[in-house]
Amino acid sequence: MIADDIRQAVLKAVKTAFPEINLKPEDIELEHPTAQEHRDYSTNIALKLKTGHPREVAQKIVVQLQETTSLEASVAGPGFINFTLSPAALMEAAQKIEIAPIGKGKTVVIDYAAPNIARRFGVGHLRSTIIGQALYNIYQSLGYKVIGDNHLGDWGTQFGKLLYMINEKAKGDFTIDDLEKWYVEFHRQSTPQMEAAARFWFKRLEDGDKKARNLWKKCVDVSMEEFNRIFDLLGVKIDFAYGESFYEDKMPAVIMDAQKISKLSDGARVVEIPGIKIPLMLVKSDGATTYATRDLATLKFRKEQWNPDIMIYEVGVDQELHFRQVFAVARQLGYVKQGAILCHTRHGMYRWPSGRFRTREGNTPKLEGILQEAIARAAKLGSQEAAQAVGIGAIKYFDLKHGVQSDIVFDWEKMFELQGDSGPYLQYTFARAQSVLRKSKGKNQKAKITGELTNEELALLRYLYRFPEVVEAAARQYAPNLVCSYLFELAKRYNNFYNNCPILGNDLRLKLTATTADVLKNGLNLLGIEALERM
RNA sequence: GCGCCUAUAGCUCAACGGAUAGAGCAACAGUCUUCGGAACUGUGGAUGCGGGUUCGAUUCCUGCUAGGCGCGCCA
Repeated sequence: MIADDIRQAVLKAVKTAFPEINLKPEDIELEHPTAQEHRDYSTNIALKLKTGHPREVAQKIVVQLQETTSLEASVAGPGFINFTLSPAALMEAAQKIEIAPIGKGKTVVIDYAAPNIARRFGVGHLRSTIIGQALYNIYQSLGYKVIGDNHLGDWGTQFGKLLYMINEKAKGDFTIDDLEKWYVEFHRQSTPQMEAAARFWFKRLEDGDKKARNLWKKCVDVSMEEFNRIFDLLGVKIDFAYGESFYEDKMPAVIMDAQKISKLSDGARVVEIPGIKIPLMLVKSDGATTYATRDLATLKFRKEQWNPDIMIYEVGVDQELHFRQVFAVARQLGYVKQGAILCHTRHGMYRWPSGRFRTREGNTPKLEGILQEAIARAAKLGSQEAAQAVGIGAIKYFDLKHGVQSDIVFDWEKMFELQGDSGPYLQYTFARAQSVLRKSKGKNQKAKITGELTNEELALLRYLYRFPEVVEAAARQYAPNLVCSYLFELAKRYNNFYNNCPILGNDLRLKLTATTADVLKNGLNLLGIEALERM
């Protein structure tokens, strides 16, 4: 990659000009300056060295560079060294845009979606599902072996309450709405007798009582039906769905492992964690396990099964404390490979302009309705076949373009945005480029630069080759929104080019069109958004 | 009360400690005898308040104010 070459060259130049300074390649920061006139790459190394007047230091380095390389470098501002890439170099880079397989031989496990049985799929789970899938695609493109696991919330004491309510209320079949309603109702009317009965039901479930098991299974089935419908709409397929129930028989071992570091407190078994005031509870005073225990069992299982180098939990910020605790204890228990990374993405929550979503007040919008509405709106604008891809693309892009950690104000209109900084804008740009390419009758493009390039052509060339850098950064920072902003800027540059430069009959411009289309398609696919030939 | 996070333009969001803080929407003014107008160009407008570190701070530290999330027997 160009960046590596420049970095090496700068390193050599510094060593020659200042032999006394010991510099490592990673000390040299390279960035793309924001202002176009500062050109393609820039380094602040002369400002960092503190070995003299920055501009003079920079000047010495530049002289070295000019003597030993063909790089076009100049000193600017307080002491930046700016590099201008020649059109020929840019063209060459644009011909081989490849994502480097930096993840070869490494394994990533991504825990995402994870809806709760007996609860409808809310917008809250949208973030996890969509960001998780994007991270999945991004890591895979970098050569990592990626495993996705949908950690269903299908176990725990809440099932005691549900089974109690089902037993009281259900006449035959029931729906996920019934379950949600009954669960709320239970809490509203809850008496000590009911609590006791619920505990008893959960005990029956854990003991394998047939009736309890059957009812539980029915809850799972009813819920999965809705979840699968939504995953279908979203075009998301997750490799595994080892729900919490899968770890039921694996928890005693965890509690054994934790014997030495845990203690009894008010009848519950807890682990104290240095630096965190609240201990992690493994077993409640009534003997029931907690989801922390299941999360520990999960980490243990994943290590034995896949031995991942990176574990990503695409889970909301509301679980921050929980994961800090679980990660700390898991490392103590040796459930994490030495040197492996545990990442809780802590995505922000959707909320109303006026405040938070409150499930209990029933003011949380239902995801399925949102998806249907998005598709309907897209259909109004274009073809029916494209409507699903466009509508869903709008929703996904809207979610992904936000920084992962930022809260999102739920705005019905913005969510369905089809113009401006939106998924459909990118899809449109791709379809438009495809249309031109079709008209060119596949007459292929030799990428010969003859004469001066127009500003629009240059602007495109200056941007295309950066795609692999962006993908790497997105992976490193767990930030699909970087891919979004890159693609949006690329599409803007292309559309500007399109409006100002007639393409048909010009080989170079056709080549630029084909390359842009390629990058747009790859990028959209990373985001889980379909790139349509026509829309 | 304690812990974590956030505060950027009228609204919704960007910005590895760098150069003149970028977009989208909204508003206003324009472009198009051409390949898809879901397009393009232009104009106005912003770092909550006070200290500190730094050659340089939206970014790091600290105090305040406002909001979000969480705080052992839900997950």
